[in-house]
Amino acid sequence: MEEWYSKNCPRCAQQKMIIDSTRGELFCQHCGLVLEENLEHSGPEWRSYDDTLTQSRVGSPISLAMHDMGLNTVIGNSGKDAYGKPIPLDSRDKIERLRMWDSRTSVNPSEDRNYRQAFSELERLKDKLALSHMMVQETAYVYRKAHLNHLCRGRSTSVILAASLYAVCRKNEIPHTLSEIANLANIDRKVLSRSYRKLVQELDLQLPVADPVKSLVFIASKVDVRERTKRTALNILERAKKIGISSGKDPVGFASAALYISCQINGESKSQKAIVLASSSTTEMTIRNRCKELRESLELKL
DNA sequence: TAAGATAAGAGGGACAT
DNA sequence: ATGTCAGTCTTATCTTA
Repeated sequence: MEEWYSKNCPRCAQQKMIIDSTRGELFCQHCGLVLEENLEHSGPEWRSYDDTLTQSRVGSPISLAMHDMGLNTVIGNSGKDAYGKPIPLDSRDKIERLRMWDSRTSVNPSEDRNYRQAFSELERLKDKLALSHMMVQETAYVYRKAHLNHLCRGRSTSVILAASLYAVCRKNEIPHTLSEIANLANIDRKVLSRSYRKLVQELDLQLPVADPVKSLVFIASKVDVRERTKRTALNILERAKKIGISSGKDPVGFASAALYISCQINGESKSQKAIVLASSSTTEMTIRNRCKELRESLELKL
């Protein structure tokens, strides 16, 4: 998921720039500077692992995000046979009929119509959330799994798809929130949340615990603060983690509070509201509560 | 106008029944 | 399976600097 990038970091001059293709970011592993965001994948999207066929690009890649995984065959209508000779007239209408029936029957109506709908929705979300190819594939995989486990019964396609997407985000530690995805998919947050839990339960998904540091990086990149402020906030989170006051609470809230305090310490005037907006999920109230806890337990001034 | 305080309500997890 | 409980988050409203 991460590749070395032979370039020195413009800030710390260390050769530690890394492309994180899941998140689409180019960043420095040493100092955390993010150089570019929403990168397009620069390498080939798929590879041949067969030695004899290296570099060959035969056919399109198999994609889980296509209703038939991109494995369809089509009876052409060129009117020529395999040797390029014209097909005699009396065979032509026979082939015409074959073609019609082939295209009608090659999709299993109920299942594939469902996949079609789900994956066109996925394409839409991909654009809105700037998802990488990897993420789309994984989401499609989870969705198929959910479908095979009969989790779609009684739930709408877009809900299951959004739940799959959220699960994949969690798995890759990309801090998109439940509400964010619910908004983009035009779904009620409650419904999405329920379906998501069901999905995790039924499919036995192993998901890492959400890390406030990831959220912090995400929020900080939207709020536009100095590097120094980011680092102070990181430091606050580290210390909070050590004391162990972060369990059972919203990690986004913690990250927001750390950033807010850090802004005050470093003399940057960012309102709670601005940070709430950037985080796109917490509220001012939660920030205040976390701030209070952080200040008390870490004995921070201000 | 931003920040703090208070109160009410909702959703979800843990636990017992 | 269902109900209760403590703790958390959210929303609304009011006060303060």
